[in-house]
Amino acid sequence: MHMKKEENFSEWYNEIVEQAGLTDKRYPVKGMNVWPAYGWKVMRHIDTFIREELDATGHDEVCFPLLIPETEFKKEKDHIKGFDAEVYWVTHAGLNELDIRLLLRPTSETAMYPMFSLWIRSHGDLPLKVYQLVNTFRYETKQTRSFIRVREIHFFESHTCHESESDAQGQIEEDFVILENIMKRLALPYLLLCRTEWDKFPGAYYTVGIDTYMPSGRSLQLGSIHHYRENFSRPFDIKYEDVEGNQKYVHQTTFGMSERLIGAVVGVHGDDKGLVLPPDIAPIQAIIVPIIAKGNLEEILESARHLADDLKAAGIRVQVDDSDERPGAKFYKWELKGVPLRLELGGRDIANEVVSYARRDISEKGTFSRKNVAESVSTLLAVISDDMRDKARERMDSSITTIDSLDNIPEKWLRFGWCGTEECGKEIEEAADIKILGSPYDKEEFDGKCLACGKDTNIVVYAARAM
RNA sequence: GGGGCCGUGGGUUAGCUUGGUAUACUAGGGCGUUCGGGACGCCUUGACUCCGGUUCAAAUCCGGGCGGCCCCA
Repeated sequence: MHMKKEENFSEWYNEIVEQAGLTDKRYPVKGMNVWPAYGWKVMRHIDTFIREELDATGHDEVCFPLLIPETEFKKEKDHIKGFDAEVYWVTHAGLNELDIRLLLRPTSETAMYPMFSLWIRSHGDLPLKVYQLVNTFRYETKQTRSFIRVREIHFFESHTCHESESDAQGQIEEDFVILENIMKRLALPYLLLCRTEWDKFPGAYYTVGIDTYMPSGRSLQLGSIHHYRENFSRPFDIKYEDVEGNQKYVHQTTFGMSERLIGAVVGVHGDDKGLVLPPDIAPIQAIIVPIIAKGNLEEILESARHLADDLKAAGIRVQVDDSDERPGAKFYKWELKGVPLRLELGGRDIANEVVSYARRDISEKGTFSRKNVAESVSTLLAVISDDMRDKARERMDSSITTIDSLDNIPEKWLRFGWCGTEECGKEIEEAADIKILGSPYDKEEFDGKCLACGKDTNIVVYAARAM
């Protein structure tokens, strides 16, 4: 590692994601990167947690086609307006030009909803709760960046249909619980902010943004949760017959997140030595480095393998680094790759019946008794996860600065009063070169003045420069 | 959306102004000695972003494409 995170976050980020083996940016299409094995393993752990949480809350996994006909895409007019500029079109098939053009899904509403219309007949079919983990495509015009702004997106999206607005509202509350469980494993702090009218999802009734704090002082949106009301069910004709025999439109919600979660993990937890992975998503949770001295190679390697077996039996993802490098070189390598815990095993350790360890998140070293090492490792991995979460949370909280004037705006997350008009909102965004992320979903008591017009208001919003 | 900078082995780079055999470090492969914080010796593989133009001759000059980076809106 050459770059320092504090000095130049942007270059540090670009270097680390490639050096650590999370991505390979050399693929010859802009914004479409290769997932090498290490990065893909991290993503798959995240996907696994998403599946666990959604399955446990009664969602069914489905998989819809990648291509959407232009005719379906055009049914909801705000939706098209929002995505028109960034869709990829399929205009030809073989040697023929297509009568009806097809597009690569930028998100799957317009792929799923014609089918929902066929699937849903009565209140007995509701709620319908499905999700899929697929790639979506958006032609980003801004500068692309691994995991954070890509053109082929590794995407999770859940879609639900309900009898009433309040049932849909209940789904959104459930989404928050799901989100919290996933974020806990990633040790990521976040805020739930209701997006402004001009920033909500195209076609949504309202949008809750999930934002985290990046060390550069900027905000990163990790996902969003939308309430659609009947905005899509009307154009897509998704109706059900209620108990009285009336035909009614369903109320819908969606919840989506992407590989930006990895971008956030890198940015939030990483340091000048490289990645720091939360234990739950680390492909290797503990790396064993054998310390060989002249003549004892076989003996040391044997104990290292025994140690690995004991840990594996306890469900810990562990690997022995028996490559032909010096121990120091191995230490640097696994620190770069973010392995949460290093275990060293040498002649001294074996003689004392201990295993030496070093934590990745803080520079703490110590020893475990060899006898109940699996238990000690499990416990410590849990402690590391908690400590990482607490540290990240404190950093985000301490960055949030409440301001009451447009003068001397700090490079932080800002909190201030806003009268609620688009006019004032945009004036503030322009004057301060920030983006209003929205007002907290869980209302905060506030009594202040609008930063632009000075009128009394109890609306408080958060704002930052977006990544 | 507007402007600027840059593409040389896998990575980082010298050479480009003034056209003529492409430099170093690192990584990779082999053998040996090593191993509690980036080891060493010997041998070895590997590159001028692409297309077109100018020229006896292009990494170098000109035009365009593709790709990367930065700044402003």
